[in-house]
Amino acid sequence: MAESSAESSAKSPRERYRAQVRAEIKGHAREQIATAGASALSLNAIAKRMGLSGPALYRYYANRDELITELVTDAYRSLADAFRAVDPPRPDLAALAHALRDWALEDPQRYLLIYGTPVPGYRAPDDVTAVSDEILGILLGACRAAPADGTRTALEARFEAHLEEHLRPAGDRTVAPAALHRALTFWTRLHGVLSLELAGHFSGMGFDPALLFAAELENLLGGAEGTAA
Amino acid sequence: MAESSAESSAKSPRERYRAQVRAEIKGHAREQIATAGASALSLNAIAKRMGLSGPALYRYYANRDELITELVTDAYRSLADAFRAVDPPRPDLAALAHALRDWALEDPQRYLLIYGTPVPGYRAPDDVTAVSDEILGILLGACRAAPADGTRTALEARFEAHLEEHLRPAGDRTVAPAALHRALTFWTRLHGVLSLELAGHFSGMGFDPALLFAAELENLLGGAEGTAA
DNA sequence: TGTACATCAGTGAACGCGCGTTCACTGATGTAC
DNA sequence: TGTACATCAGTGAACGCGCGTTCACTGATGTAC
Repeated sequence: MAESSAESSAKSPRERYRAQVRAEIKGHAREQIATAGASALSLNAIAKRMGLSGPALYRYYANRDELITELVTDAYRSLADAFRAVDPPRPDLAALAHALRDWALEDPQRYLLIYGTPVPGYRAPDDVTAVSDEILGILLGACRAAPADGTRTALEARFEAHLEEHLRPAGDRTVAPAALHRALTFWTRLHGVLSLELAGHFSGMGFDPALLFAAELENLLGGAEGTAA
Repeated sequence: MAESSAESSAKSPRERYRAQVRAEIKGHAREQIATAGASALSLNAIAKRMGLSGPALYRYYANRDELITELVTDAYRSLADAFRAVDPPRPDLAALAHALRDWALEDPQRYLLIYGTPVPGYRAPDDVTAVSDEILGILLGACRAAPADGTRTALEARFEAHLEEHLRPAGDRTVAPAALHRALTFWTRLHGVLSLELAGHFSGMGFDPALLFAAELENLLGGAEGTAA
């Protein structure tokens, strides 16, 4: 068949060019998503903006879904990078929370692409689970030293018992149910504020969402650290 | 011009029929939204399913946006009804929370239509603010007797001070900042769990979202009622 | 350094599709005398 | 009760549009001898 020069790690000029154009396509795709949402992503529209013909993009992406997939995995990777850049090597939850908020506000549609309403007709590939596991891992790392036993309600304790029973066996390391519970709470509470803010549900109410976010964060931290121990 | 027989409150057979068909259209629209999301709503597809030609629907809805608008306001009204049906005349937050969850799970896309990522290219009309204000009103009613002063963190107190300053002047009644804060927290925390659950972000993690929801709810209630007073 | 060949980016035409929406028209239903 | 007329639901054809995607082709770029 063809000669196997593709496995070389050095980039030929053509490979360099390909990567460049792929990046440019993604850039326009991000721009388009930021304007009209993910479901409005159109290969033809991107091509037109780049001064190319529609079919030209098929040199770089097999189809629309492959482009969206790359945007999704890029978004996950970008959030993982943002988390990894926090306060190494020992991030605390507050720093992660602000990194999350900054990252979300930097490009709301990118946040919604991952955590918002699923794009109709699109199914995320398995690649993302690795990156999303890494994000959860960083979060769990920051939840290590957080027992918070004193103020736990009955149902919270019950949920942690439930977690202990039903922990997915796929995880390499063992996860303390209390830590996972804390990570989940961190996630759901901050997402609650962020997603409603990004969707514009607070506009017209006249308050600053940043303050609500900060208050929720402090409650989250204080509720587990400040009371007991 | 035309004779003004339209202002009569009694329904003629034709008016009855019109209302019936409009309802049927909405029914198919809901079905379609439940399957493929709001951005996939198509008048032609609805007409086809009803055994009608595409243009026939224009007898009942001026255009696509008017249909979506009615679905949105219907959804708000439906949630308001669900809230109003709770434990009259004195609902508590726990009952409202479970009503919210039941209502959301009954038709996830209806929930996401209101509280999810905004439909691209669609702007909600002003009609909804009245209903959404009513929902907030019921919530505030259940937050009346909830000072929760003992466990308030510094930033939470600061946020309530901020609320006091920036309360929108549109409200008829005066709202206690602590109550509004509590209503907002109720909203964001439960939405955080619900929206991630509905988007499928918990699937594969192996736990039961209902238990996380219940735990969050109890924490929310216990944090304000159980400690002080 | 120069020629022969392979690779590959990009084009233009074309496919079938479904969309929202308009328009002139038919035929049934209701209303007025 | 019967006839004349107005109302209005629904049709079929047509509009222009943009979409994803395929295909055969051109022309430039890189590679091998």
